[in-house]
Amino acid sequence: MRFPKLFERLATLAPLPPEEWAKAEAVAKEQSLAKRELFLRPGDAADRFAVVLQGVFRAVRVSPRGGESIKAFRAEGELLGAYAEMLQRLPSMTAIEALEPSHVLVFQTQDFQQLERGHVCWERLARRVAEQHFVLKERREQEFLELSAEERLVKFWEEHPHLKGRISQRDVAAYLGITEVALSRIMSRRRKRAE
Amino acid sequence: MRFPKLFERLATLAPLPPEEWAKAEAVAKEQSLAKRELFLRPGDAADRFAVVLQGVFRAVRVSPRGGESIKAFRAEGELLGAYAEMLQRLPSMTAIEALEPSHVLVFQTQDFQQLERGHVCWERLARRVAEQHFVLKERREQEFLELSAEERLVKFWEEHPHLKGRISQRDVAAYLGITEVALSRIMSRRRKRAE
DNA sequence: CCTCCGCCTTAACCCAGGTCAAGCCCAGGT
DNA sequence: ACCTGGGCTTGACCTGGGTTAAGGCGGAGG
Repeated sequence: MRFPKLFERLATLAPLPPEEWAKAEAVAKEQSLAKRELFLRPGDAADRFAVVLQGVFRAVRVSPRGGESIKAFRAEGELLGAYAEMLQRLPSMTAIEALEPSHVLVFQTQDFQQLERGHVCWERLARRVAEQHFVLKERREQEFLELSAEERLVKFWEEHPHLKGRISQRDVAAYLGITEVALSRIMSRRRKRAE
Repeated sequence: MRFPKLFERLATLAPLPPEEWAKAEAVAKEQSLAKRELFLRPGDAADRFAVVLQGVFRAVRVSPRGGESIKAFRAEGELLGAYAEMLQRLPSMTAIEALEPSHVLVFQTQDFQQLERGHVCWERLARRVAEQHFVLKERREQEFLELSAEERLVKFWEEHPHLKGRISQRDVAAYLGITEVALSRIMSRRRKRAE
């Protein structure tokens, strides 16, 4: 077994027989990415996903009007991919970019579907993953509905302390739905308030 | 079969043997709700969900600070329940309220889990449901990140024309994340612009 | 060593939306 | 016919965040 830690993490989501995991490892390919390199670019078919072994990524949505907003950051142990587009069989509208030299474990969705046909555990795992992603998005929805930019900032760092120092202010702002300038102002306001 | 239309809708999501559906119908209970009556109140255990047969509901989250925001409206054929809380086994933080005299088909999650043990089709269906809910929430996230309140309003009516006349302005505003007052202003601005 | 560039901050100005408060319209109840 | 209350609008005023533009600073390449 090449990735025992990953196996353990997945096994906590749904019962996963080691021999099924072995099959998964057999079809997965490792890939290294340089800083700024894209794992997925907008327009690509959303036919693969990955687990981050090392590094940090940002999922950027480039809107028709040219604005960039950030859907998520992904670090070690997390899933990488244009999930929504995959589910809808649409080309990716998301760019997924390494913010550091990174290392990932790539799966073709096709291969994964093959695994699903072989054992129910994969179906169950996919369900858990979908459910967890849903819970996260709903939490984010709440934050937009109820919180100011400043409150969202505080929550962001509470929930993602491991990203400290690894992502730019500009990107944090794009994640919160505000501009770099506004974020800077908010931070200086807080600094002053704390004397 | 008491609800052939519902069966057909579900069968489009995942293959669903009629005999399995029959079992589901057997454990489901119909419930009628008056206008303003709650299907679920905050603090309740999130141990049941329902399909709307007739009527419209709103899922309201009452924030600690007393503000009300609306997570979703649900009309005929849609699912009703504190989904995120159910998945996390938390008490409901959501009130689900009938906006009209309504009629729903209620399932206990416990009964549903029993069905899951009996046949894989339910697992697959649950996965599809989770995935669809995810896609919807992600769409909403995009809207908060990229669109102004006015643009969100336009999209809202494009996507939910069947709610026209059935929900109050105040509720639309609470769904968009703005106040009743701001919504009214936006509408009068648009009226003028259209001369 | 200097320059350039990317990243962050600051300032000036503007506008969308929040807040508070008054007022309107209409449906229901007496 | 009268009140009452809920839902919607409007106005005055305030504030958070957008926009633009001007630096500051630190690291990479000449």
